[in-house]
Amino acid sequence: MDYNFNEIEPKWQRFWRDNKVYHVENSSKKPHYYVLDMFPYPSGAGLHVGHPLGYIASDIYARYKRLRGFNVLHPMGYDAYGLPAEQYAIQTGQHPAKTTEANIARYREQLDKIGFCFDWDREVRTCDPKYYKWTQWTFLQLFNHYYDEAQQKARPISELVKQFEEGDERAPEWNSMDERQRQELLMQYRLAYLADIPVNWCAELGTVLANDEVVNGLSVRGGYPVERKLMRQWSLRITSYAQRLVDGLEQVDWSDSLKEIQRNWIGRSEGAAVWFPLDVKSNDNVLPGAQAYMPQFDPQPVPSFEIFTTRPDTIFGVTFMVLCPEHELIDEITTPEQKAEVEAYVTWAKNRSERERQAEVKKVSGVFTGAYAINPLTEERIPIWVSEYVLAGYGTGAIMAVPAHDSRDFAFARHFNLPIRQVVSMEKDVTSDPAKWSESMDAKTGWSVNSGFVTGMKVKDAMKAVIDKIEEMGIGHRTVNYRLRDAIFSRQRYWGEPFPIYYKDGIPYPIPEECLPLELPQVSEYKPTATGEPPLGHAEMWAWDEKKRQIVSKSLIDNVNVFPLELSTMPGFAGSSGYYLRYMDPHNDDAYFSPSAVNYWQNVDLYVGGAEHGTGHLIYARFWNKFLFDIGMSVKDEPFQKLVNQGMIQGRSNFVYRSKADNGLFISKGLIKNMDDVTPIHVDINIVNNDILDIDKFRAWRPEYANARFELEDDKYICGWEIEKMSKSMFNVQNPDDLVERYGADTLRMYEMFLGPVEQAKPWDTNGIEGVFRFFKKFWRLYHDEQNNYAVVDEEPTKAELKILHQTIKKVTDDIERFSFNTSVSTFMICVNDLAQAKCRKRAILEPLAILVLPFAPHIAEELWHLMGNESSVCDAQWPEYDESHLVEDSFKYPVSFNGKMRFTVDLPNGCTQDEAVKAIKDLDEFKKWTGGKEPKKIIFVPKRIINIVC
RNA sequence: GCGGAUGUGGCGUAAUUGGUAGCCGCGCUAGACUUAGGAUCUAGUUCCUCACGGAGUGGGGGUUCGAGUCCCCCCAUCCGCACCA
Repeated sequence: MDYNFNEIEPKWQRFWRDNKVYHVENSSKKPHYYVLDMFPYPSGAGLHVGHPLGYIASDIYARYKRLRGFNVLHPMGYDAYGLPAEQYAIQTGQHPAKTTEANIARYREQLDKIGFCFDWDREVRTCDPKYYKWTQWTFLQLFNHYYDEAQQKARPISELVKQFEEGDERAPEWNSMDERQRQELLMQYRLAYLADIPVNWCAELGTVLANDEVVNGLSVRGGYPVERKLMRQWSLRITSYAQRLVDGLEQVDWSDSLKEIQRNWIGRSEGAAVWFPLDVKSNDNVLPGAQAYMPQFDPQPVPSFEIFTTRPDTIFGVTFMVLCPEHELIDEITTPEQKAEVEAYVTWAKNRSERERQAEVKKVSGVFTGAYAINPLTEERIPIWVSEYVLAGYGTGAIMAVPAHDSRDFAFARHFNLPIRQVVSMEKDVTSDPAKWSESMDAKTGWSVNSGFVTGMKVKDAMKAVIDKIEEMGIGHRTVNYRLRDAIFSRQRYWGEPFPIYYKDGIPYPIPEECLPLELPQVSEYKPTATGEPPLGHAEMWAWDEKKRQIVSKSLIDNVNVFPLELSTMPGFAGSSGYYLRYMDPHNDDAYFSPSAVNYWQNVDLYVGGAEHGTGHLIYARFWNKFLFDIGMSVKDEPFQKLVNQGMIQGRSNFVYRSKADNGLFISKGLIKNMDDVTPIHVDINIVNNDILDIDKFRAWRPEYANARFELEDDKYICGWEIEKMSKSMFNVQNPDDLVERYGADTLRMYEMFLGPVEQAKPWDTNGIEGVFRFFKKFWRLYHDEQNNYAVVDEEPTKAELKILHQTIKKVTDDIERFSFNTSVSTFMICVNDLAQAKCRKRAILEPLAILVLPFAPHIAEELWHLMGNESSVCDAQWPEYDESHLVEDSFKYPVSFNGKMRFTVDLPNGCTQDEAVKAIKDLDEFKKWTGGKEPKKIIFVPKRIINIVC
């Protein structure tokens, strides 16, 4: 073989490693550039071809930037804590650290084979105590800070304490509080805080499950019952940053769809909070002694409740109110006559799982409390209902229902025969009878009608007018609501970061910073304890000696000097939220990262990864970074300047078709008359080539197919195919190692890019890889003669050859800049085809070309670079400059179209005017043919573009 | 239901500003070289038509000298969110 990738690739991988070619310093005269891949979890299954897609794209960009003279940071590491390793530990007793170590080794081996330019000296692992020391440290900072709403930034909790001591109105009794009261109050401000949060508790598994781990009220694993239960959990007050998380999206260079996903997730909605007074007269048996409510609406003396609405302008159309089943007011206001019915409903609704409530969206349910509220603007009595369509966790858990202009209110009103009153019309002053409507009018446009002082106003103006009015009346205010929830930060798991927290009398206290890291203890079992404690409950050495400042045996707990430590661990996103900052200074034992490192690198310039992190990781990491920014650690408010989402790689499954009539017979795809006569069976894609089944391998694949018989077409068995998720069970998983072995890493890299735009989801299909491999063989032959001897010569290149080169430089440069790697691969193919045609072996052409190819195919580039006599790595070469003078032509081949349809082309000199062009083509036979000899109506001449004749 | 994205040959795709639709590759067809081909090279390959020519970028309409590209309506597929007031 002439192009011997098997020899070339390991050789240069060794060279790069031995010469530390990819080592990066934290200082340089060069401009800096930070390229980052999303943190991989090292799963036991290893890499499949979908994983490296993004790594290859970012590797190309990183190498390109380096060639353009940048000092490029391109690190890699492992998000090493996670459930699969723990699950495996529970099953086998093997320590998750061991499993993780083995998986990382396998990942590393696979990554190395593909020839990435990672600086492995900077590798981090979230499960390494030297790393998670800083995860714990950040947690303590969160614990010790609160969010100052006025300044819109985090500030030390000690400053808040000082304000309280000086008689802040938020805590007038501070100075007379005891320690417990003070800590409980502070807990309401800390950015990392403990709170009772409803979770999916599975008693059988002794653990809390995520929503997607619960189906129909049962755990996915094991099928055990799951209940909603309040549990004391650590949470991060990410909601304080909601506004900044929305605003920050304006500054970053991400796709619109990803920004939209984040905006939806944060779910900002503007509206008004309004206090509705209860009609206490009608409820005086429930609320004895209540005072008159009119005309003064001060919410304090008059019993009232708060609602949130995004449509304050429709307040004149309120015909009922709805409380969520969890609302605390229900017990107080329900009339004796309604009591039984309401209690039954509330019990029923509370016991319904999230699933059920979601599945039956269309069903309307609810119950009247018997109580009334007063519309503060119209002074009407409005019935108060309870329904599960109002959610406890959003707004205030209570709404004013405007059935004419909200589809859910509308459905509810129709179901319970409640009045519907139109207060907005599409056309000014044109109303219709809502009784005849089939649906509500939800649009936020139009004019207010039947609405007192706002009648005749546009919706937008009416909103403002109503809010102004209620503010003036002192019964409400303009406000903003977010869908975003605080992030639950406790996990009842073993394989995660321990919290540096111990408990004195049930009050959490931080371990001193100097004592970090608090290392994960050994446990006898990875399961929860018999009493339902998290796995750390099994740890013997798991108590804190406050005096000695060290971990001691649990048996020494006396709650005087020795206290119990927190038993939960942190979730996966703890370690992966700030890892990009740690890469800047990964071995620093005195700080998360040094100011000089972060001042040099600033933030990530390019972040590449899957869109599946759109709501999880990317929100948490932005929050984490903003907090670190507030406390003066990170220097940019946003962590990831530009972000490219790689598309998912789907699997392409192959099928054989077994006859239903004859169990041993397999019918080739094209011969099947009726699909009902056959059973499609997944077949391993590794024994199929271009959809043709390797019959011998198929017989050997499974014992039951040893004697399989086939109905062939053209002596071949043609398989069917389908695009599905890449998964083991569908036998469509493509492992990069197999391809590297067969075609080499350069071909794999180039082929993954050739598949299509990086951002687009696409099926994996090896049918085209041969073409890319052929390209490399052709490319190799440019530098070698027929006997495979190096044959580059030092002759002057021709004009034509220079044109080919500079066209390629221009196109490839542009393509890389806009992440259009698939088109650069085509460009290389065209270039090599053209140069082969021209039999060009000239150094002046081939040397720059090797540099151009380097980002895509580093091994062959390095080999050719050295063959051409260079000593240092091609990675340190300079990107060729595009020279336009080589592309200038004397003439342009004009397409000539008639009525927009292209008919022929004509070569005209540069600078040709319309008159000259017309003169030149008028006498051509082709011209006469298409005009039919008649005078054209109009001629459009666009220089260097087109000539269009209208006739 | 709401939001986002995508629809181009048998397949993956290209066409960067409204200006020659189908580049490049796979596959396929024919040929050359060869003991052989899963090697290499040459030619062809959107569809209909012997051809002249016609049609053609999910469908329908529009703007324009000219539309894959811009505007309106519809359809399909994928992704995200979803009783969010």
